[in-house]
This record gives sequence, structure tokens and C-alpha cells, in this order.
Amino acid sequence: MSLPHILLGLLERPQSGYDLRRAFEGGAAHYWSAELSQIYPALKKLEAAGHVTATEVVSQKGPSRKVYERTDSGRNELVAWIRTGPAESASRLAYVGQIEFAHVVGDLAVTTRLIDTLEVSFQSLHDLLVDVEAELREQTRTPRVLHELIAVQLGVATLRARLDWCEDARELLKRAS
Amino acid sequence: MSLPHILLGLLERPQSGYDLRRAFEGGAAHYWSAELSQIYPALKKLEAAGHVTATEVVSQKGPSRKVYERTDSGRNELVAWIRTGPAESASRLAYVGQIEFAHVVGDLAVTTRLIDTLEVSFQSLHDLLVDVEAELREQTRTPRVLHELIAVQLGVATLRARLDWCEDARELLKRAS
DNA sequence: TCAGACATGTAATACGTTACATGATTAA
DNA sequence: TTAATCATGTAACGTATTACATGTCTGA
Repeated sequence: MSLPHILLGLLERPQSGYDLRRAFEGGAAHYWSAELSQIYPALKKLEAAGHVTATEVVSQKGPSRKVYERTDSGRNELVAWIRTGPAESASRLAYVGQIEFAHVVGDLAVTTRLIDTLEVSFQSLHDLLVDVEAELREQTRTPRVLHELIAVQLGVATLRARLDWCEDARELLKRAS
Repeated sequence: MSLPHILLGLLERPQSGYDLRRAFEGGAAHYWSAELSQIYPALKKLEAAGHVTATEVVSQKGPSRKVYERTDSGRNELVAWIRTGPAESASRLAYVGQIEFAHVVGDLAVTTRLIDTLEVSFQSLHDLLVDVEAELREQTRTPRVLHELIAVQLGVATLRARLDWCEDARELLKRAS
């Protein structure tokens, strides 16, 4: 049950469901994602549980927004979740399987193409996270900023490692052909 | 629809459902996982589709096993999947959120404890993968071995990066306290 | 004899994606 | 005028976890 807790965390600042989805396309993309069809019901359940409150706000552009705000109860629930220790779950990176099994194709160029395509995705997320990291470095080092910095650095480190791997893997494939 | 394809890939060597689950606890753990309750129905569907065949084999220990073998049709399906390009999906690493939001706890020691616990998991998977990598390095460099090596190196590189991050993050937290 | 590994399965529940439904505002 | 973005929601379907159900063999 992580999505509700992730939403509670992101609601450090009051936001609408629509805003929260944009977080999953931006700085939060490296660790979580959810569709609007999952976010809206999740927010309703959090409201029913008293963890957030909703306020209808007239929007400048488009229909009126429902801005959600975290309550003390929601804050307590978030703290309790964090105190239970790391919420680890299994990785599901199908593309690694595709590479591992790609020998059945009988054409190393297919593997190289897989890696080239992956590299583009890795690079764009990496660049985005580096920007987020730079912004955080310019801010006063409050506990909040410190934690955000640590979290984004995990993403940057992971993506740097994967980008390096792309080069190394391509080199191994070139030597083998 | 990745699980069936992952299973087809792992069935490079004929195996039972029980065997396949053990793969997800071993060398395949860094990119995929599935429970037996998901594996058994998936194998049945693959059999119905003609992508695998099942053979009942009497076991030395315990009840008789159902050993699945990939057919030509299954091999073609696997190749087609790999040729469609990388199957990318969103990351879901709730523990990164826990760290990002941990400032609400108001106690940096909690964040440090999260990182310490994560480090233990990272280390054990890292060590396992390093062993797998070493074994592959000793084998003749066939295309199959080359691809397995490349895949496992992505896991090793990712985990090395995360282990380094654990140290760096702890250092930042120490300076801040 | 009893716990743990071996071995296969189904059922209930929870989580996540895609498709559907509606409508306003803005910029090209 | 028409496409894109803003904004909220439901329904249908697919994927994954937990719990249930059954039974054998081996070693302590």
C-alpha cells in the first residue's frame, strides 16, 4: 500500500490530483508513477480516512480544481510508514530480461539497438534529475532540502551507472562481432 | 505482458514452475520476480498457446514435477518480443519516497537507519550477482554467455552505485546533525 | 515425529493500466 | 476551428500478492 503514502508525502504542499500526476512526470519519476485514474480514488480514500482535506478552488484555466491538504492525521500516518523501515519490493525491469535472452535472436545488432534506445531514456531522466539536484543545491539546506537532495542523488547515481553500462556493454558487443 | 516472456526466456533450459521461482531468488532477482501462484497459471497459458510443452517427471524427493520445455513457437514469440524494443516501465521504489519525506519525522537518525537497512539488502544482492558474474567470466564466451554477462553487469553496476550512495548519504546526514 | 524443502495448484484481494465519459480554456 | 492542456471522474481489464488447500520426502 505505497501509493497513498507517496501521495501523503508529496502533499507537503497542497495540490490537486492533476498536480500530483505531474510530480510523477518530473522529479518523482525516478522512484514512482501513477495514472490519474489511480490517483483520484486514492485521494478520495485518504479524505474518507481523514488524512487529507479537499478544497474546491476556481481555476484560471479549465474547470475548478480540488486542492488536497494533508492533515495532522495524514502526517502521523506518513511518519508511521517511514518508521516501519524501508518498503522494499522486487524490481521489474523487463528490458534486462530482453537483453539476457537476446542471444536467441542470433543478431548482436538487435542487442546493440536495445541498448541505444535505453540509453536515450536513461539520459533524459538523468538530465532532468541533474537539474533538480542543481536547484536543491542552491536552496538553504533545511532538513527538507537535505532529504530531497539525498533522494535525488540516488536517482542520479543509478542513472550514471546505467549510462556507463551502456557504453561498456556496447564495447563488449563490438569486440564479439 | 512481460511475465510469460520472461518465463520463455528462462526456459532456455527445461524447468518446472518450482525451478523458475528459484531463478527469481537467484541470478534473475535483480530484474524480475514472481510468486508460484502467478507462475503456474502463466505456464498453463503458455502451454495452451503452444509456446511450451509439459512433461511429467517423477521426482527423487517430493511429488512428481512438471518440466516445461520451450517450443519453436515459444522461441519465435520470445524473439518477436525482443525485437519490439525495450519494454520500459515506471520505477516503483517506495523506499526512495520514504527517504525524501523522512524530514517530517524530525529525527535524522531515522533516515540513517533506513539507509543502513537498505545497504544490507543492496550488499547481499550485489554479492550474489558478483558471484554469478565470476562464474560467467570462467565460461566460454558464447553469445548466450555474453548476453548473460551484459545483463548481470547492469545489476552489479546499479548496486555498486547504490552502495556508494549509502555512504555519501550517511556522510551528508552526519554533517547536518 | 516434526520441521523444512519439494511440488502443484486455486481463490480472494489488492494494485495498476487502458479505455471511456465529460467539459472548459487557450493559443495557433 | 481545432488541437492541446486543464481538470475530474468511472468501468473494464490485466497483473501481482496473500491466503488457502494438499501431499511427499529427507534429515535432525
